[in-house]
Amino acid sequence: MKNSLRKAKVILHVDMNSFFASVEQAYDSSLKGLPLAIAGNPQHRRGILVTCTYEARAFGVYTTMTVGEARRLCPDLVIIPPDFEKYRRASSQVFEILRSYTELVEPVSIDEAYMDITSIGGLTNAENIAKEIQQHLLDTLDLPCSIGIGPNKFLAKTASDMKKPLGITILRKRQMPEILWPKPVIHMHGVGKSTEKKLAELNIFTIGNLANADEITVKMKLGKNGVRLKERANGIDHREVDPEAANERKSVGSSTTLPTDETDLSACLKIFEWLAEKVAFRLERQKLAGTVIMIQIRTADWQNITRSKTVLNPLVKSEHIYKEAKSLFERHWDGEPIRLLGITISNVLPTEQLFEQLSIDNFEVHAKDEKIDGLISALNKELGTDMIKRGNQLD
DNA sequence: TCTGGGGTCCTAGGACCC
DNA sequence: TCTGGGGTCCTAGGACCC
Repeated sequence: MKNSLRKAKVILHVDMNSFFASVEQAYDSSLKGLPLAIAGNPQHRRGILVTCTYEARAFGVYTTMTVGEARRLCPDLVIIPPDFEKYRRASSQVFEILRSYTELVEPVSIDEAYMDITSIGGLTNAENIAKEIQQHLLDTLDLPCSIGIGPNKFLAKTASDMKKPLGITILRKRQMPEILWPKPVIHMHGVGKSTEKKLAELNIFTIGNLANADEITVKMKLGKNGVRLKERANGIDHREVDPEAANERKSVGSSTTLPTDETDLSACLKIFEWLAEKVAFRLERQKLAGTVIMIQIRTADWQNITRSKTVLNPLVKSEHIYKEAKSLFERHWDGEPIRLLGITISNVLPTEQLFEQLSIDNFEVHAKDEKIDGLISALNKELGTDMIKRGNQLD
């Protein structure tokens, strides 16, 4: 009852087409029309394609394919290493244009955003607005996108996937049975290989099967995710477009696949030193600090092991991050050959906010580590006060 | 097809407190 | 000595997405 009273929303999902490759083509028009792929470390034996143009896809090339395989299928494939700085700049220009239509823009990734345009016009007018946005991005940034239109995020997102590149698609709730229900359940966003398998055990193979499945059964098999997926299959999705969502970053991490599988401790520690610097650099740039450190070890046989620790004082500096990573690694590595190493800092907060909390609480820092003294004086300097002092050693 | 690197959210058990 | 229930935090792992 409440739902039928609620005014129908109009949500857009804007999805940039092969974004990284398109940005490169916008910068260098000689790349236009070519089979082009972006691949990290093309010389690296373990390189994969991050994205590729539709010209490349015509050869059977696709994203996540190895560089070697792609070259075999398409000998003329042009491969460029990624330039994330460039893509981030292009991305903020895209979002800026989207925000010129409404403040209700929620970036979901570097090349995707939801927009709530309910206040600008109804579902029929939405198509014109979408066309205008698409043309605007093409004219000013030379970047193509597909736009999905629907009464909620799920339908808008599903719609934007239906026509690429440069598509505009409306998906109404009442079209679910006809358009989505016949499709295999793996086509749904939120359903991967593992969920597909579990659903198959319940004799659920199509989105329609899921939409009409018994809720209790699905919940027992998949938990609340199952309930949510069933709702989505029925075209129900109450998530709001939240412009702030992207500002609330939860973690910052860095990982790397090693050129060859590694069994040497000091070589691994060198990698951790480098990762710690990378993470510290990015934390600093984003003015964040966090109290949970996690290391990831991927063994040669593709086993993923994570070990984490919660620390008292928020981590920002590379020496501190390295020290914690090192001790976690030394404590937990059993000598298995290693394929990948990573460090992630989570539970992060803006450093500004940390200072506020500290000054409000007249905070006493409890610590056993002498290095903390330096951090404390740095904080006091920042605050221009003497408020933060060392507490007693763990009372 | 031998598989990158950046994330988010969820689950589940154990510790600890009331 | 055995009996509870609820809440929160920590840790590890899994699934999924771009």
